Amino acid sequence: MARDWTDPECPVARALDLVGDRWSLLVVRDAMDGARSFTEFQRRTGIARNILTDRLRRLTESGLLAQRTAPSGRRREYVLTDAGRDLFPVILTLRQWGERHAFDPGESHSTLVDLHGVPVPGLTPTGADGTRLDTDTTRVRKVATG
Amino acid sequence: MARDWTDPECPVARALDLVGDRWSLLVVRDAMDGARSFTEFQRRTGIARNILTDRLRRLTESGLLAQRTAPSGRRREYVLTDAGRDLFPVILTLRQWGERHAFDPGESHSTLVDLHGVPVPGLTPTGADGTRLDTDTTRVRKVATG
DNA sequence: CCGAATCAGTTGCGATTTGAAACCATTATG
DNA sequence: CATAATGGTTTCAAATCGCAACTGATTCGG
Repeated sequence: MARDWTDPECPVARALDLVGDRWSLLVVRDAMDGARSFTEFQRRTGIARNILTDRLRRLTESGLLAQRTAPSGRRREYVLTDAGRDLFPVILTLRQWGERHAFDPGESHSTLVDLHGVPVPGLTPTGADGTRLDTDTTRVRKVATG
Repeated sequence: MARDWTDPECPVARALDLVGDRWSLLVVRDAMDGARSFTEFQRRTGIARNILTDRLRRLTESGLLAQRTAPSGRRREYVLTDAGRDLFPVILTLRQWGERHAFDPGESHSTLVDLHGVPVPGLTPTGADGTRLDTDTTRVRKVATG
């Protein structure tokens, strides 16, 4: 179907072409938190039903979700694919940024914890030699133009 | 100004309310890569000019960008704030996901490298005890309802 | 100093997307 | 069997987007 990428050689731009809208990543968030059915996604996100239909279809076409028959019965359900589950670090870093910069001190928010209930520590970019990386210590190497 | 959050207690949702659209994170990406001026952002992203105006204003109002007078002369320029620079891990994980899942094998893409030209290694979520974390080994703890 | 180019937007307008609500066919449930 | 819940689709108005033209400064070349 020859997708029409915004910026074909930038992985960030391609990722955003697939999930860079207001709702897609919230759907993925809820899928990670156990949502499986149309109604459950709708209830959790509050998204309009026609838009939800569209997003579920798109995410399925892009290979982030798959539809399979539920184990119990005849209903169908949406489950994350490996590619969808691979968005975990993206959701996690968004969460961490949100906690730090989108809440006033004192405001409470939900927290991501491991199976023992211990809050998940922050994710810090580090280089091969263990040094911390940021905007000032990295740069984008453009692909060679054929 | 009493923002009207999609899902007030979820940091992921708040983050997406601020940068969860097709263009904002591309603007941040280019700011991280050295873009400062309106025209430069427009040239790199290909975004429509009126939309760019809106995004720059929004990002500035949200405290991710700041406008300051350029060191050389009288023009004004946009620079990332600390909050904006803190999106680095988000952009990085998006880039990594894109590299893995939005390119066919053999397709070439730009790469993030450190100052020695060495590609930045992948970012892996780990718990306090060093174990790898993913969707199955974490869960969201909702905030206590008043 | 003058004209041309560049910069940083703004305006107008048609096309697309979104959101709210109503509707509908198909399972479940009491 | 009646009723409710599920998983959508349809309709329609409102908001957003994208393109292109226009404006008003600033800067550059000669």
